[in-house]
Amino acid sequence: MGRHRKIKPKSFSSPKGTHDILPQDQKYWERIRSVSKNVFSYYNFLRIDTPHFEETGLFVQAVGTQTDIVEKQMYSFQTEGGDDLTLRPEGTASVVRAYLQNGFVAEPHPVKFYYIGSFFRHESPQRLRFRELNQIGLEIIGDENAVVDAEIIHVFSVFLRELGIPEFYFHVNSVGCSDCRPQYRSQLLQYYRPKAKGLCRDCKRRLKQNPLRILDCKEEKCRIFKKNAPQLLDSLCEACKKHFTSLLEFLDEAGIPYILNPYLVRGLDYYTRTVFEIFTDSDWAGELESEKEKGAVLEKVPEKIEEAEKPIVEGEVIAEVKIEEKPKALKGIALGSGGRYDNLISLLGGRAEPAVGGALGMERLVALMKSLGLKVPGEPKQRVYFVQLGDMGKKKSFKIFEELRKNGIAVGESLGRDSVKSQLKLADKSGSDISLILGQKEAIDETIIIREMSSGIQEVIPQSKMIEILKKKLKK
RNA sequence: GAGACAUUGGUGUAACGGUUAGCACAGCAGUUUGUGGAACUGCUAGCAGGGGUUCGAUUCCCCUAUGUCUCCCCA
Repeated sequence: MGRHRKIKPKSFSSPKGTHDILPQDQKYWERIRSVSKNVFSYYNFLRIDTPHFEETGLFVQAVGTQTDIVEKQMYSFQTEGGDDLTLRPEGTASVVRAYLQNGFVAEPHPVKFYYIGSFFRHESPQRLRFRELNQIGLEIIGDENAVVDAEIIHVFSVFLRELGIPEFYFHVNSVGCSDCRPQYRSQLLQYYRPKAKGLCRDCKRRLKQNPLRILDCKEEKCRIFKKNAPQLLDSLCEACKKHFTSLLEFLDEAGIPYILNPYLVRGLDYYTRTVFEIFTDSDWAGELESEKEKGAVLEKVPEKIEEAEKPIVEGEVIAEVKIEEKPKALKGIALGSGGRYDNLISLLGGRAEPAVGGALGMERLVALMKSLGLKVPGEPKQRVYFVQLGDMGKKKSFKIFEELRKNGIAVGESLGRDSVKSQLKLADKSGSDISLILGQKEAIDETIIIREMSSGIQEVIPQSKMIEILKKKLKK
């Protein structure tokens, strides 16, 4: 008995706010990618991938210095050469940068992009809030017409339905443009300043920094004032009002259910006019119930969206999905958001061009799909298992694999094992219908044993006939 | 950045100021040597990390880390 104590090396776990996407979840991610690719490219969005880091200045200039993202959520670092870089916290700035840098200005407009990738924000993690998050986004650059705002919303809506999400709600609002928003801001300040004492602590701070956010406050004492507060929509300039009305008309016409939420404001500075968010739940934070009564909200009650019928691709097997998370936990969660950013392109050194875009959070989509118990196509089920025995068996196995692979027959194996017993056990566990057994004797005779797992019946067949017989048996 | 709660083998859990820290599942091996699904047996593996209080801490206290929930903000 040694008295040496094992020295345990430090063990690691993924950094705070990051997570692994495990093999059993890959099918959901794969599904999201393939559906998005289908839908987005059908609507002529072009896939673009931008670097995971950019010059820090890009985000500062685009997102705005006053925003939380820039103030405290960016992963910034300096290279040895002295460049200031930042892991991208969002997608739009990069896409616009790429648009300007690569001469898309000369392409027929509008230019439409989509992207899928991970983004980084240094925030305190909670459920479905990560420091590295995956988003899937759309951008349309170079069109001012509200129809493209509606297009973004429509395409997201098609995508979500295609994914099989039965219920989701678009909240829409307009935050005006650089002409009318400052006016509204000062109106709001005028209204709230005398009431500052009655506001909660956070709102007193908001009054100075971001008065629009006061409307978002859930504190009862702040909500009382909201009733008589000036409405953003009332103070829109004619052009913005017209633009917004136009958007709503397009949405109506397209039959896209939406909720006009006059208190929806967005965190990023670059948004103008249209802003929207997508929720899984209609009465988000209970916000709209009271508003409906006073008639401030025009609500479109979404028709029950039929669960999209998924055409099953031939040969694909729909994997069973266990419901692992409780659906109730996903109430009122934001799946995505977006808006118009008419000033951003000139802000980043291009000529003034209108644009609109939006993004969906993939982690949230996956969680939602799981909570709904949606079935997604998984890997084709393994139906054949290869059991080898002895040196001869092992040596001949690659040749057999290749023959099977060329004929499109997926096969399971555990080449490292010696005992037939444990290999058959694994064959059983993998749910294979048929086992192929190759031992010393068979290797010499150029035969192989084919065993039906359910009955246990097996026969010795010549290897030359293996494929033919296998195919026949697999048809059953 | 602020607050609340949590953390026991790979997973799910039990117990307790003094125990060989229990159980189940999974994993591995075996139950006569070339045959699975059952059963049985054995093995592997844990008190998140660091301080303190104590004769003694997995248990009590503090700090840290991570997770969950509020706030903030956001996908």
